[in-house]
Parts: sequence; C-alpha cells; structure tokens
Amino acid sequence: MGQGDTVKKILDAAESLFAEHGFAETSLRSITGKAQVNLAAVNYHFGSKKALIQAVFARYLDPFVDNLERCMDELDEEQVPEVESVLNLLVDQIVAVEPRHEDDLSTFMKLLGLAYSQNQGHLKHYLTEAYGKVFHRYFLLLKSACPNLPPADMFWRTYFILGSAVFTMSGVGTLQAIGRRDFAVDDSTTGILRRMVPFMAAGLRAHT
Amino acid sequence: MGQGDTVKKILDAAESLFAEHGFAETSLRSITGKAQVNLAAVNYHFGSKKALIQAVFARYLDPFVDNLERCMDELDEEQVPEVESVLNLLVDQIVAVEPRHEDDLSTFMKLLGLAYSQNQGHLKHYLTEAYGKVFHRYFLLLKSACPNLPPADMFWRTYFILGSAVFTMSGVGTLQAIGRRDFAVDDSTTGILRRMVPFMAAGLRAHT
DNA sequence: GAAAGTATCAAACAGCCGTTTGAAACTGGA
DNA sequence: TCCAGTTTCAAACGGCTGTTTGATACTTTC
Repeated sequence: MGQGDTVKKILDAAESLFAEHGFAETSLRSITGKAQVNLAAVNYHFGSKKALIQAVFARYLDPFVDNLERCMDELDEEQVPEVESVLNLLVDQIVAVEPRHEDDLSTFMKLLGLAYSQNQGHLKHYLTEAYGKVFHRYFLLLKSACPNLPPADMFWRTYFILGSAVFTMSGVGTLQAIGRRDFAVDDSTTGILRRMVPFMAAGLRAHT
Repeated sequence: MGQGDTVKKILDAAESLFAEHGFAETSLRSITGKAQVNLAAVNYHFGSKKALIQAVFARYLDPFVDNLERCMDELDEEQVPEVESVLNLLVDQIVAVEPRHEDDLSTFMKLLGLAYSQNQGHLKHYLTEAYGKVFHRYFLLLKSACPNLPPADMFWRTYFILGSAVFTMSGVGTLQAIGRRDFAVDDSTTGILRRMVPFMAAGLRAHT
C-alpha cells in the first residue's frame, strides 16, 4: 500500500471496525491505529466522525444503487412481475457488488444491519436523503408484484422481509459459525441470500 | 411513589431510556436524573451498569419465560402441531405479560430487539445462560411442526422469522407512525404480532 | 436510647472520547 | 531554488463516562 492513500486506509479500517463493533463503540483512535495513520487525519479528510460513517456507506451504496436503478429501468412496466423475480433482482445486485476483499459481502450486509439497528439519527437521515428515492421505487415494484394483498399487510410484510434480511445479515458470521458447529449447515453469504427468496415470496403470498 | 423503592425507580427509568436510546448511549447520569435518585445508587444497588442492564431484562423475561414453559408443558407431545399454533403460543405469552404501563409491550419488544442488535457481549452471554434452554425447547417444538423441511432451511428460516419479529418490534413506534402518516395503517403492537403469524407460517411452509 | 446495619449524598477519581491547534514535513509549479 | 499549497504529526483541549470514596442520614435491633 502506497502513502498517499490515507483516505482509503481510513475507510478500510473504519469499515471493518464499524462492522465488528458498531459505530458508537468504535473510537477514532482505534480506527487510525488500525489504519496506521495519525489521529487528526480523520477530521482533516472527513471533517468529523459522523461524516466518516456516511462516507463508509457512500462508498458501498453508490455503485450498488446505480446498478439497481439501471436494472429497474430495463424492466417492462406493462406486465405484472413475479414476486420471485423482484426479490432476485435485488439479490443479484447485492451479489454483483464488486468485492474489495473476501467477506466483503458480509461486511456490507453487517453495515446495512447496523444502519437500522444503531441509533445514529444523522445516518438514517443521510441514507433516506441520498438513497430513499431508489428504495421507494423498489418498494412500489414489489407492491405491484402483489396486486391482491391488502395495503396494510403489504406495509407490514415489507418490514417483515426487511427484518429477515437485515437481522440475518448483520450477524451473518456468527450464524454461519453456529450452523457449521451445531447443525452441519455450511452456506456462503450468497447462498443464504438465495435461501431467503422462497421464504419471503411465500410470506408475501400468504392469504391473511 | 414512596421513598424506599429506589431500585424500582432506577429500573423504570433505565428501561425506558434503554429502549429509546440504546445501552451504550444511555449514561448512568441520565438514568439517575430521570429516576430522581443519586448517581451512586446504581452501583450501590446493582454493582455496575452491566448488572443493571441484565436486571432490566430479568424483570421482563422471568415471568414471561415461566409462562412459556408452563404452556409447553401442557402440550400433547404425541401429535404433530400446526405451525400456526406454535407461533400463536409465543404471541399469546408475549401479549399476556402483565403490563406495568401502557406501551409496556412496545418497550419490551424494543428491548428484545436491542439485545440482539447492540454489541453487548455480556448481555448475550447472560441471556443464553439464563434463558437459552427454554428457547431451545421452543425451537425444537417449531421444528417438529415442520417435519418435511430440510434441516438447513429450518435453521435459516428460524433466523428469518426471528429477524422479522426483532426488527419490526425494535422500531415499532417509528413504523406505526410511518404507517399512520403515509399509508393509513393503524395497528396496535398486538395487532402487528398477529399479522406476523400467517406471514411466518407461509414462509416456513414454502417449498425450496 | 445507644449501637449496628442500611441507604443516600456530594465530591472526586482516572480514563477515554471527538476535536482543535500550530508547527513540521512534504508536494508540485514558477 | 524558492514559494504556495497540501498533508502529516505530537500534543493538548474540554467534556463526558463508569466507578469509588468517605461522610452523613435514616432504620432496625437489642
């Protein structure tokens, strides 16, 4: 690793430490220590810890959201899509994110989980501000795939689905370890995402 | 409120502040401030902040787990139970928890969500140590209701279900507000739990 | 009513936090 | 080579954290 890439070193260290310990529990000193960079570099390059957290997310989400949007553009808006294809659309784009290193996907998913579960008000505000439109569009797409579902159920089941994904993925490493040790279950992160699709599709289709 | 009930005042204040802001983000000073109690009282009566967190959970979970265990004792172990009845068994016991005040159920659910999503190693250790046996028994009961499901899917779908419940419930207040404002959806906490059952049952029954 | 035990109190402790400072070390262009 | 601009650095800042202390007040017991 060169020497001018202080910004990248900070982002890499922050990303893995955030995913492992959460935002509030990760100090700037531990980040700069792991990145082998001076403490003041964070505030110099990013301005504040909050801005660093947002930058970590932006590096992941920007290409992902671009891909997702392009995929939805190509869709035929006339015919009603299958629930499975809408779900797989998302999974495909998650899996397709160019990995920076192995376990990159797990880290990405853990960060997404943390974004919801940790009480970082500024982060939620930033995420809805920057990416809300795309995810709203995806929500409408999913809704169009369930034309017979009452609105109230559609509303809640969206969060049931989101919860399944976020919860499972934010602890994915631990769960994989439990599966291997106690249940002879050995799935990759991608494999788990694939297993979610039939579960979620059936849940969405369930009559109330 | 009397004067000798310092312990109860601390537990009440801690419970609501933890549910609102999380564990790490809630200081002992804010707890003792809300409880109108001296700062040193926490360490005097509980020993440490970690012990206080555990005490908050114990006050909720002890009666709940007792009820759940008693319910499972009464079950006929010979015949295969319906998935819906197993799920409703749990919902019934959650709803049946004697409420200390209104929104007590929401607070309880938010705390359960936090227990999973926050990185409090000591808390996870305590919860599995104290309540792991009962929940393992419930897991086996749920498994017996899905005799044709491959073990790997049973394993993962358990976490999908858990995630739906934990995620939805840990943000229940926010989600209810969104539902009322944007979707004309107005459900009580109990109502949401009931809506989960058909979703989860269908997800468990889905063929892979 | 004195002694023993329990509970509360203000004050201070050491430690970590995010952020700021001002000087030093670099960098590329004139 | 000199200068301006950018980046790095050690050090310190004020503030908040959980915990401990020792004195004081209240309760119970004999």
